[in-house]
Amino acid sequence: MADESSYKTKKVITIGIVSELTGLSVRQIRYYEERKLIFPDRTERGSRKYSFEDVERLMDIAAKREEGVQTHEIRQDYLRELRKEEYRKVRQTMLRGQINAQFGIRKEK
Amino acid sequence: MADESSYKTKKVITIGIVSELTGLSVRQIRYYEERKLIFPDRTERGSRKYSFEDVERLMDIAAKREEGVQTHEIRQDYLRELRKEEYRKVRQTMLRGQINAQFGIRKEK
DNA sequence: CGTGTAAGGAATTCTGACACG
DNA sequence: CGTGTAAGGAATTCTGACACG
Repeated sequence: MADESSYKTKKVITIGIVSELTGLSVRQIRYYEERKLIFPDRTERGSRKYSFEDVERLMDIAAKREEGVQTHEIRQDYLRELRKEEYRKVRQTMLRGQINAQFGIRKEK
Repeated sequence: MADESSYKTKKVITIGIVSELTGLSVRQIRYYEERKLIFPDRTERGSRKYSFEDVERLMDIAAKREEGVQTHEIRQDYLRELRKEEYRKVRQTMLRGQINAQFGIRKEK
């Protein structure tokens, strides 16, 4: 479990390359950050750094924008998704707890 | 089989960030390219772009350099590894062919 | 051989702002 | 609201070269 698993989430891509990758203008990418749709890291001197995951999210945003969805709605939908995801996880964890209670607890590796 | 699988090999990281990631100086990274140890892509206007795989390779190179191994030897060893890998693949392919010949050919999905 | 550095230029990135709508 | 653009400055990157060793 080194950094092998984090190619997708490690923030190492500069905004210019993200622009090429997504087809969005640098201005647009910065604006979506201002609207809290995307959260890049920063280098020591303040340049933005994105992950592949961010790039995918931006492509998602671009698709929704083309459908005319406003940034405000995109953010709302995103937050709902996150909450749903969170709920799913909690439910799974609780379910697992019940199973353990019924059939005895086995350590998970 | 979209670009999902290529986070590791897609060349999107600029030399400055590679420098931070590897601890090597920009000068060293460029030099290793000159010595044919590493092969970055270029942006339209000529800036180098590296993949996570390249970053790992550079960390490997750095380790060998610290042991005093010369760039020339590192390249030689690398070529040998590639050849060995190539041989392994060919051998596997041939073995599979024999099995198919004996037990009938099943399509692989 | 491997790496640092100064040199000059080109391209990048940053922020805050004005423009249009 | 979403995006373009000009502005000014700072940091990045590039190449070829000299230095040291």
